[in-house]
Amino acid sequence: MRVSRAQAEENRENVINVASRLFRERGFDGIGLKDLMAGAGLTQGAFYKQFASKEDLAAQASERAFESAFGRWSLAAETNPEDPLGAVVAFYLSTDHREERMDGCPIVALGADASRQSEDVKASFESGIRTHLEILGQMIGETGGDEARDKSMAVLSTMVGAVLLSRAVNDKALSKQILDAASESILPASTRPQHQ
Amino acid sequence: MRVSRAQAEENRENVINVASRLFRERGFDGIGLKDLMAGAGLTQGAFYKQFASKEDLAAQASERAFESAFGRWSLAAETNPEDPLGAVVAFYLSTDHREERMDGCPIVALGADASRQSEDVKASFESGIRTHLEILGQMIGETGGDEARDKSMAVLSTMVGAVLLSRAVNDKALSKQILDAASESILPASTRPQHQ
DNA sequence: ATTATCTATAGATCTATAGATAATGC
DNA sequence: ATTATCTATAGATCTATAGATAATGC
Repeated sequence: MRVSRAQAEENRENVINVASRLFRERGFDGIGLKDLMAGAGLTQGAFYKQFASKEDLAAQASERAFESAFGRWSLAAETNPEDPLGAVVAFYLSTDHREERMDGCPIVALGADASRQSEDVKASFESGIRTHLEILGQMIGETGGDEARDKSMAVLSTMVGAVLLSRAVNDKALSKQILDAASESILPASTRPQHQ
Repeated sequence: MRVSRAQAEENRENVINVASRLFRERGFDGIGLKDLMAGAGLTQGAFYKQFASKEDLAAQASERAFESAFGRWSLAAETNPEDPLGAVVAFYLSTDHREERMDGCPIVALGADASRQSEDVKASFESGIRTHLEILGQMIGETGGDEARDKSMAVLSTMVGAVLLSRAVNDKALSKQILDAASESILPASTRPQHQ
């Protein structure tokens, strides 16, 4: 039954990866330890050798979700090196991103849940949000000072809010209008190719 | 044990009011029927004479939460009839609103939860969001056409996202910066008295 | 000898239902 | 007679722990 130390570490990483996806899909309270462990091919009994509590996993899975999000932002930015901000915003405010809750932005999926969790979980979110703001700040450039930082905060707020709203309505047309209106407000159409 | 029809209706309304607050505070999955009914001074057994399921209550409680939110927007708008948008945004992006999850905006508190619930719950959210957009559209005015609607969507996105972000971090200074940056982006300082 | 994972279980909680009770409404 | 609420309970699930097992690592 026992596995090698390397295998155990791999299992642990796998649990965190699975949890980062399933938590986003169902919420922290929407999935139990049994199903989380099963998702990694293990049983519930193995959980507490690897994590102190469900909250502990929630904090680590949140961190992992942010790492995954940064990777996707980088990929999106690379698709248009001349306008990385435009590329990231176009990806983030797409219907594709709206649909893929499991691999989508952790702030939208779990931000409200995180605000109800321990300081540890919020620390993961704070760190992830700060990094988001830094990445946006670099893309926005401008004077590079407080102004760029303020603008990053406003842009991230608009992005997160738009996807949250777009997921909370049944009407797909309304949902898309919200995404497009947010996109338009961040990147006025004159500066980039018209889509839709 | 039986109460009058009028009393039963009052009890029912009370359960919806309590649920609209407790769901916002703890999330749809964060509180059980026993505690919800206890909050209204009843026992769990009375629940299913009044509601078809927990989801049914979630849909009705969401509707009620939106009604309450509109009332607060009206109150805020009345504090400054010359600049109702400014008054509503100042209230919405205040640290007071950030702290009062239980009576705060249902989109921030439950939007992500709603996206995982039944069509009924999302219908409540869609209706509430549409009304929010109409109220904002009237305050923004402008041409009154598509432009005002697009702007309303962008403004609501920014408001919702900023409060969500402000609640997900531990650092109060960062939290306030986000609220202020969003406020600044919606209402450039030149047009209204400087706060802070 | 140590330990990662397993099965099993404790004890609490969850949603939903059943049947009893007591007051209303006809 | 009807019915709003109560107590009680079914059956499932939740987090967390205990002890067994079997393979690793010394």
